[in-house]
Amino acid sequence: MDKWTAEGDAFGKIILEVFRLNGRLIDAGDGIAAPVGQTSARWQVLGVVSGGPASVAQVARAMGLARQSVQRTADLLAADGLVRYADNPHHRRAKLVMMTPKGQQTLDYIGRRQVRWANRIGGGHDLEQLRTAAAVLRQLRESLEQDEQDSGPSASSDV
Amino acid sequence: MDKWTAEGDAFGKIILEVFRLNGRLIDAGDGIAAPVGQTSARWQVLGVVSGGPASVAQVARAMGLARQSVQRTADLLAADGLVRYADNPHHRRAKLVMMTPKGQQTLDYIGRRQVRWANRIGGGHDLEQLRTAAAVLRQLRESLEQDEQDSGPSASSDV
DNA sequence: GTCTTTATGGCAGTATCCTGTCGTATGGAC
DNA sequence: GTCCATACGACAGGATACTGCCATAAAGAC
Repeated sequence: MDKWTAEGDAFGKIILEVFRLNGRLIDAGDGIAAPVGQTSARWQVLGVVSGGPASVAQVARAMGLARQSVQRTADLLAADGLVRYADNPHHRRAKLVMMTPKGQQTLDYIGRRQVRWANRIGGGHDLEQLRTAAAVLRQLRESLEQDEQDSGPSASSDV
Repeated sequence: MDKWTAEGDAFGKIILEVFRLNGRLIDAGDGIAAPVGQTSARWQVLGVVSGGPASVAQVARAMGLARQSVQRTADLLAADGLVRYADNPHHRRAKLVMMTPKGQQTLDYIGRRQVRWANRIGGGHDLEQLRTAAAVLRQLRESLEQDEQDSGPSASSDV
């Protein structure tokens, strides 16, 4: 029959909103990071690295992106002196991306603006519903990652 | 103080998941549309146009994207014969993007795969929670769009 | 009618992310 | 030790999105 189930339909509505919301969040992040010459993409890399030195590949996995995307951003951040590459005692080629004092100051500035912004936006919504939404999104992502593995190399879900 | 409120913190968690989920949804959409040579971006344009002829600018607004992004995709779809540009009786320059039979067939095929996929993924989750999440995402997007307008041309939310 | 504002598309350039391919480093099997 | 699978970075190229700027069409003010 190929008809929509209630759950499938609700999921479809979430998909549309995720696409739209993703765009607006990037816009907002760009605005928050702009006064110190940063963007959403650079900010996100800084945020991961602020949790401790990590290789480019590790940062990429944490963000759910491809290595090359993060590599390019990290190189730009290094060129601006916000991060630096340090030798990795466990891997000769995979250098560690580390925050510099300048990078930490930049992230601190952005973080202060982010708190005020997130509190302002989040404040207009119901706490329990926000938490439910966060949990649902995480579960959906896990379902997608699992589904991708299942129908991976030898997919058989054709029409 | 600049401390996180509970709502702001929950919103922050949603942001991270929206970024990750957005990537996984594009991946999944590419997989669904790939057998007929399409991508998530082209599929989304086809979906809007299937609701009736529309100008490029109208499609862009419906998708929450910039005009140029949609223009490029629409040109590619037209080159492949999935849509065509028709004269707009109400506007000489703004031609209408219309589905072709080929485009409709392609969208139908993708739609059948989408239904099965969305039902499969959505089926593993609670209906009420899915609906709550969809509603929260929509409300958050509206808050962001409103906030953007408020602090628009003459923003004054600096540090 | 004329003027101004707004909307639209065209063109050019940029940012972000992806894939594919390669050479090299690491770590475990043997 | 040697071999092989895996992981990582480098390089090249492409897809998707954005912005800025311009010319023209449409719509409303007058």
